[in-house]
Amino acid sequence: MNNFINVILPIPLEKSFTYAVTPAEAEFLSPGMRVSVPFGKSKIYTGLVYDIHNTAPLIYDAKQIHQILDEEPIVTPMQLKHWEWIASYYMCTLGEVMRAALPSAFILESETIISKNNDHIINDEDLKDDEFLIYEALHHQTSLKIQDLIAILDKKNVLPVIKRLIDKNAIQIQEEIYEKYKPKLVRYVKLHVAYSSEVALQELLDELKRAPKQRDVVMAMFSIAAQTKKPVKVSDLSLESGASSAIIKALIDKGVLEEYHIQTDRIQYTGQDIEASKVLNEHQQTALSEIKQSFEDHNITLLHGVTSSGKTEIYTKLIEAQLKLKKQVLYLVPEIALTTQLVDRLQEYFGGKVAVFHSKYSSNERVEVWNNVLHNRSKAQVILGARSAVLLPFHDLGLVIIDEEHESSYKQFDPAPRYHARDTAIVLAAFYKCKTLLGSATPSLESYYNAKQGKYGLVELNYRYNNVLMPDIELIDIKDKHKRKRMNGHFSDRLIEEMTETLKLRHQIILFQNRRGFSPIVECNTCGHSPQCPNCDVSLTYHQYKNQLRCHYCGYNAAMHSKCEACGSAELDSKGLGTEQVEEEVKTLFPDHVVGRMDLDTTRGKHGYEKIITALEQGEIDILVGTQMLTKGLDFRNVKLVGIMNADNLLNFPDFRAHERSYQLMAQVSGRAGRTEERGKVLIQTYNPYHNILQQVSTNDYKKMYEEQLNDRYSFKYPPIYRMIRITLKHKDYQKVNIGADWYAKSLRTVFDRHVLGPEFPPVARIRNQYLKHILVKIPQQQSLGKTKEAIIKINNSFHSIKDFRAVRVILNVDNY
DNA sequence: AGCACGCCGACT
DNA sequence: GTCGGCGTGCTC
Repeated sequence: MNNFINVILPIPLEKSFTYAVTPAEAEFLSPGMRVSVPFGKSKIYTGLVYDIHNTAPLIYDAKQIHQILDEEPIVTPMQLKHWEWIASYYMCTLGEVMRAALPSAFILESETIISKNNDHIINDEDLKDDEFLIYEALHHQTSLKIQDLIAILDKKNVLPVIKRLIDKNAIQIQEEIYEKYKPKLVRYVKLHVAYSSEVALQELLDELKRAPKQRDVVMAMFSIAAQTKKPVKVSDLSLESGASSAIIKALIDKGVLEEYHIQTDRIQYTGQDIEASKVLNEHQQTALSEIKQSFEDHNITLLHGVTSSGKTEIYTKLIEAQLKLKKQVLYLVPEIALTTQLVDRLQEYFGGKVAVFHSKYSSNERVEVWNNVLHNRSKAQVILGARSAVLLPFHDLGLVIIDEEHESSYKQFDPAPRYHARDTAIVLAAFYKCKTLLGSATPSLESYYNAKQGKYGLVELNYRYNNVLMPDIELIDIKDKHKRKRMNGHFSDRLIEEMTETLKLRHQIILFQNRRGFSPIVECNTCGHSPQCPNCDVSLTYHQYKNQLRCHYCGYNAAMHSKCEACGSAELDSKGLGTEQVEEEVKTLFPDHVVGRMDLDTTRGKHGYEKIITALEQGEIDILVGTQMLTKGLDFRNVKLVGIMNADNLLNFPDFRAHERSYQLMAQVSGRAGRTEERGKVLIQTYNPYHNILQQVSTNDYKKMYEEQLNDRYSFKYPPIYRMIRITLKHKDYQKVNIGADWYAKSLRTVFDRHVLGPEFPPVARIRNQYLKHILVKIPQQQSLGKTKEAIIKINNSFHSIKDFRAVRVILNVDNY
């Protein structure tokens, strides 16, 4: 009988690929193992075994696999089931899910290796210049990579040259794959067995009398071994004895010391003893028992706890209970909340049992976390991670916690799978028959709605830790302040007053402005021209610190012009407000205080955030200016005043969730004020202080906001009442996108009629020279999601079978909110 | 998605 | 004349 396997390849293709295997291979393989397979003309890809069977494909000959890469599955059957759900719910391929789930070090690709063909003697005269250069290079080096050829010839397309050389029998090529994951090895040494007896050892020490340094090393080794009673690391030995690596090497060469390696993890917990978790206050205690009660008849419970109410402590108690049952816990937080603050806090309670997983980890580090979770090792019992942590190979999951449940960063937007980590985690929990706890001070409308409908349990926690009062929120009418000339730049007299007062009392201030750069628009006073991005349909933002104009969509940048490009006038004006400008104005207003800025521009790099956060914690910064990064669950003890520079640009955002988002953002930023005994103060500057959302923020009335917004969602048929799928068409040709979108929308309307919105250009209709157009499909509650998706897929297939539209890229985004 | 094959404009 | 641009089609 012939044996075949179906594999998932990390490419966006719907089909599954069948390869032939030997009976022995079929016996050895099981789903979830990796194999390398030839794909296309010459490439070798990494595929994941999906199933093993005996059905030969009908219309083609299956290729043989190249080799088996794993001894045991690295993906669990439960994960494959979860992947299938993701692929089907979010309308993408299993390959795309695989690409997102596996750390890149698991996905090997082949590299073309060029070597000389020694069976043939080639006359140099027979070769052209470029061919000769390569042939010549192969005399010095046995093999070359494509990258080397590009360097030698100094041009990009080297394939024709390779082809000609192969035709002349001068070279041969080979595809090689290599393991990307490199285990970290630590070098250890021990005394050679020959010196284990007292006598032999004494002889050795006598022998080394004339080599005092080496003798010192041997002595140091004994002292370390005696102290730690553990194997001796080379690095420790070198440190203890003060000997250079050359001296140690000499001893190894002599055979006195024996070296060996032990594989270790890159991320090590080196903390001290575990602390007992904190005793909960009465409110937290009540909430905890309510959560437990709610889990009795709800799989999912929403904890609505005001900012600074001590939700983390409650989570800690729940985690503790699961660890006692020897179950894993997944603890999801938004990417930016994953600071050392939270990690340290969890490690205080759970020590080495906490594994952290997020996008700033290197690929090698991720492989280690993956393996630790897969093998249910003790160091991966609590998995604290951002979005992609839901895709880890859990073993025996007992609880899922999703903190800051409302955060939009849980939704993946750009490459598929466009999954929402909260919803994906809820499904994962259902697979493991375990409970999910959602936590937020400002729940998303959809979660609160689900709770109100009885689908989720709901627990409220309305008291701040230590009974600190909710901050006092004051709205400042800057239209009125402008009229009465009470503004100093973008600062009202009230804000300056409060800032002065706060600084006098040596407290800290946070200023929030949701735009980075200096000013988002530069405009000529004479002709009205403003510089635009050449690749995108947006105005360029002025960044003062580099005197640059930059596009926030494609990264394009140019030097700031001193004169208007269009009319030559030197009167350029900047409009709009960015963090840089706020920072500059603060510096002029308060020259004696240290001002910090926290936005994308200042937090680049692995430890970007941490530096700024630490500086604020240690009181090195008095006033911190920043974008929404400031909102994410950071606990700043000494911040007493929060200023929101301009609430209107949040509220006027063209999106159906703009109001919900504004409420969440402002409530979260406000929550940063006054987290210890004293009551904090929040000042919100706005042109429209009577806006409902601002009123609700200032009175802390989440429920009123919820009811009002939900009403709007009813009237305008938006989530959570209706579901949505957004279809985006993308192409560099404006006409193609237009005609394609019209065709697409028309086809959709034949099925969904008035529930199709658009096509419509987004606010930024061109990004990186690609035109975009959106079509929105709204799905009423009683309409089947599955059937809707089937219909869309059908239309999508017809769309792509039209020649003119084939080049138009279509992006399907399920639950694009 | 890559990557090869295949047909038209600007340079050694 | 070639080099290299990207349109089109296929991958077990």
